[in-house]
Amino acid sequence: MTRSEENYLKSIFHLAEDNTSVSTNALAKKMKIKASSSTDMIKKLSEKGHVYYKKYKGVKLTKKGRLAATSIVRKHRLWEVFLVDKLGFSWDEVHEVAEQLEHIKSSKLTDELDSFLNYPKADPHGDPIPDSDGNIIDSKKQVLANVSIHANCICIGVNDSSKFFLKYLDKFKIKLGTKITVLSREFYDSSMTVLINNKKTSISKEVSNNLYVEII
Amino acid sequence: MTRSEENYLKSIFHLAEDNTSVSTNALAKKMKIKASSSTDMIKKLSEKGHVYYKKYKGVKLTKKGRLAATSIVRKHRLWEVFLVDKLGFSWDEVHEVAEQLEHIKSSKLTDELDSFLNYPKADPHGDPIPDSDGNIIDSKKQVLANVSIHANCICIGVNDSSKFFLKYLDKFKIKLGTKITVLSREFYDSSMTVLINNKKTSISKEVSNNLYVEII
DNA sequence: ATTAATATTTAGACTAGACTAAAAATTTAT
DNA sequence: ATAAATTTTTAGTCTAGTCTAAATATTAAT
Repeated sequence: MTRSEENYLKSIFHLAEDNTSVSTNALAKKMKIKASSSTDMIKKLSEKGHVYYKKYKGVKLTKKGRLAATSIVRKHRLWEVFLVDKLGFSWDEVHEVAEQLEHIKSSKLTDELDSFLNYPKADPHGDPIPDSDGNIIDSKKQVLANVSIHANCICIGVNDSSKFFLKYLDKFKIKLGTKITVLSREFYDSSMTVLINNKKTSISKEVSNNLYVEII
Repeated sequence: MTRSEENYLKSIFHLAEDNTSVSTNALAKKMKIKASSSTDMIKKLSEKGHVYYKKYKGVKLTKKGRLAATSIVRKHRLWEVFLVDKLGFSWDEVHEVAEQLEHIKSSKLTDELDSFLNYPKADPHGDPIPDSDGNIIDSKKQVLANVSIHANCICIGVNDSSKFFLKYLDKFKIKLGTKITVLSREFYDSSMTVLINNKKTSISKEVSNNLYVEII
């Protein structure tokens, strides 16, 4: 698959994650090319079995095409996490670089990166990271420990409802609906520095593993 | 610069690191293309000021071309270190992936990666990593602390010649000429596990920073 | 110093992926 | 229900980077 083909599949996917039909024109607009160019490529992708295509009726991803698309998205979002968590990029600097990195072909690389990053569930913008089978679990609800640096989230539940844990939360004024901004994470002990009620607080692994949040 | 142009510059560089003249044919052979193709591209690179070219007389990198080439090589080798040290690739698996990663365009990425990897001096094969100005210090001699995982090296000197340090070396039967294989490195305290005289030994940061070795 | 062998360049062709302009189909508006 | 507006497709062109085949230079061998 060429880089261009990959970009088409990715764009089709983003225009219709629900797998509805995408028009030639919408695709061209999204990709900033002319409609005639997208018609050409759509034909090619159709012949290769990546999309269903009926003249004048728009285009849809096949199973094969969707898997290819989610693979690109998976790589894009994993690299974004890498750039932010490991290299200190800010969330607004990562897109352009991730657009390049998403085309690197090596499933070993992708899987090892996933593991190295500790299987993140979402990228720094809160968008869910597809698994290697193309499944996307936008669970919304996730454990604070898995949230990427710089993400804003809201406390929506706990995993441990023991008296001890809830007392701890009380003491730090964390309750349902409390906004939490993740500032940084320590490699050594997986503790995090977070912003709660405009105060910097350090949170241990034990705590962040038991706090459910939703990214906003 | 296109990916293809980058590959030409890289190949010219590898064929003549000493910046002697490279023939059209040698270049074509190295890149597994036809000589006519390399002639074409050489002309293009010449017009862009990346190479000096005289018909029938071969090609040489200009200052600009050499900087472009070393930048690719720098990225290639940094990514190799990343793959081996951080993602657990073995040294023979990295080349193909690094061939792709070397074309990612972002100087911030390259420099942050360099920092993240702790400014390695050589890639997992022992080849030196150019700095961002294109300087290549193949010092051969380097501190054990900077050696990549899986590298084989030979002790060639010390940085600290205090009685205490030399006694330590004695105790662990490390002397000039002793072969050392780096097995792993701990993130936490920068200690290393190495193979010395076929025995696994743990070596602290203090020690590895004061031991000069040569990669073999 | 000619000729033979080899290396290099030129000329012309092909493909991928873009484009423009025009034709055809579909959708919208009266 | 027909005309007008819009969308989509087709046909033909362009560039980058490759190729083959033929022409030209250079180098090596007698």
